[in-house]
Amino acid sequence: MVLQKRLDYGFNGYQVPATPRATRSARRRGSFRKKVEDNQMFAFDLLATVAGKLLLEGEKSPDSVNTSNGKEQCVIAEDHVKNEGHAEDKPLKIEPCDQGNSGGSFIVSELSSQMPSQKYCLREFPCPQNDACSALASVITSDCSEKVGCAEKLVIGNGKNETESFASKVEVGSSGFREFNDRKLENETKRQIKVEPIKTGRAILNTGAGMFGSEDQVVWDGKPSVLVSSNSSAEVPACRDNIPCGSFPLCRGDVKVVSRDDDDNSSGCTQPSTSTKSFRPLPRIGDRRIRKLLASRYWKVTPKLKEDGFSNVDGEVKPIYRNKRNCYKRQRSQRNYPFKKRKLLYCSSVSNSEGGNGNERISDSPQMGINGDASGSGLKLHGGIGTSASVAGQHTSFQSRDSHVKLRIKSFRVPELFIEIPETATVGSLKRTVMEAVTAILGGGLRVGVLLRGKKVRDDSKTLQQTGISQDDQMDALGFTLEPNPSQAPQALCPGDNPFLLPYDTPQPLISVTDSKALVSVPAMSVEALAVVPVHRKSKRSEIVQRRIRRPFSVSEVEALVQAVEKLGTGRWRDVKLRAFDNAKHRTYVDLKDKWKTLVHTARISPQQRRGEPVPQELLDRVLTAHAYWSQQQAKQQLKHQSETCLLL
DNA sequence: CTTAGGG
DNA sequence: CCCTAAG
Repeated sequence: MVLQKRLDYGFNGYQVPATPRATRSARRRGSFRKKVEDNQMFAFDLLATVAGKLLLEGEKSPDSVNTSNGKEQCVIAEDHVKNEGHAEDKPLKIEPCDQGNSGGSFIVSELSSQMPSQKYCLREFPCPQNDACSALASVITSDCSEKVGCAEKLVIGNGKNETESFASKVEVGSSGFREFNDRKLENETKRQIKVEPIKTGRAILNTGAGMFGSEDQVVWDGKPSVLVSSNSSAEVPACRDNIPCGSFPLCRGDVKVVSRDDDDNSSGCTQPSTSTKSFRPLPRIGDRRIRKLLASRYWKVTPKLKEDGFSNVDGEVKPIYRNKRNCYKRQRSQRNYPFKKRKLLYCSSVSNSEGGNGNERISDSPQMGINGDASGSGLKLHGGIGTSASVAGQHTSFQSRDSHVKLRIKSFRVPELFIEIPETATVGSLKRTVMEAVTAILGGGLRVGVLLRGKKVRDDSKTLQQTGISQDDQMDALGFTLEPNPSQAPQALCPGDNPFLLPYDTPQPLISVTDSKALVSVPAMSVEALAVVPVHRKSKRSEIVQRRIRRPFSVSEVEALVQAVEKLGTGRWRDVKLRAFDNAKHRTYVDLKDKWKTLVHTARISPQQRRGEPVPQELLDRVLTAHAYWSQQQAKQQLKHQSETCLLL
């Protein structure tokens, strides 16, 4: 059941078993049905739906810090075995934890050709499947501002060890995953006060507003770094729960891949043993990424706004920085990443293997309708696609309801993972790192592709009906793929000179689990094909970045901005940032500048034309006033400059 | 990295 | 918000 691919750096890849989930909350699907019930279900919707589901899954964190019941849990097994040299040819896999009969654990284990795989059972995931909110709340332990926290942690397994563990169904999530707003997340986020940063050597406790975290020191023995990469892909469990989509804010944002010895110990910061290591900057591609990650991992939530003016505009988390400069640098680097990747990614999509074999097969599943009621798990596409009843005849007892297409995605393969970790890192941290990498990539950097008879269905506007996806003879040929999201291409994605580079678009074959319930056999090619993936791919797509989520400025933020600009002027955004938004790490000076720009614009248009949360007229007036004033100042300055220049000449 | 602007 | 050109 584990696919072991040959990786450039030794790891063979990760396979994540399907994760059956309870379907209790299915009845509250709410918004999820909205999209799929449209008779004109577009292929696009299907894609989005699937993607949305994946993202939703990504919000449940295995190593969440706070659980709904208030208990802290550490998810990934702790084993401080060091120097095991696992960077060499040791496949990693993620699988359901055998002992996990309580539903919620899985194992990350290392495989060695010689040694029996060592398995480490992860402790139960603290996220009750039926408690979306609490699950979410417990997830966000870092970088709330970017809302990546959740995204970077995905519950990969929820393994109730049932026979159908690997044949889970897909309950498609809302296609409009972008709609899951941050509002909720935001709220939840603010309650997270768990992640305590550790400074090299000593723990720093944060308490309440005004307290800052330490620098983003990582806790590894910072010796040589080992770049680990799963060149090809990992399989992701099929999504399958019925959690109401609406209750899951979507986590978007940059993907972060980082490993930290103690960050899984909810109380880790107070553990000296884990805080004695220091982080050494990593050289390679993942470097910035990791730094970014690190930086973001230690945001601390401050319950209330700071008193001193603007420095805590949004009362958000603040890391301890050795100095502001550094802080800023990190921020910058974060921002830089995305666009670079995008550029690259652009090239990557040039060639797509059209002839790919449906790696990811979908099939109607006998179990689909098992639950009988509307809450039954399984993907339900209420799309008026007539023929589902007999879809894939080979499959039995398919219960079709009018014209709905029922699909079951057995699993997905995650494209590729890059992990960079010091040699001296512990196995435990390696595991966590892998876990985070997996969750991160699932959290946002992927898009879903649809294959029909091995061919990509590119036209998102076509309906399932039009594309023939709904026809039973086609069901068999339907497949899904996870591909790097074009809008967030990884760095150096485009070698540009390698005609043989496999397109990331290339469908990644589904890993066939030997589950008896597998309705569709997986093409045997997958493993081999993956192994052939050109090495170039490897170093090129470790990080997938997501466009930052939109975060409207609150009135208080606007006020802070206005006040700062009134004082500093319109040309010193960095200072403005430092002055008024130093603690709002998600607000870059560019953001502030942009906001000011829009504020000025807003102030000039009629109130009727304004959108979003209304900004008090008083503030807008101040905006205009300040803008006028500083514009004038600027003009004066220029004149002055010019005259001086003239004088010199 | 910052600014300044266009997109 | 993103992306860039400039400085």
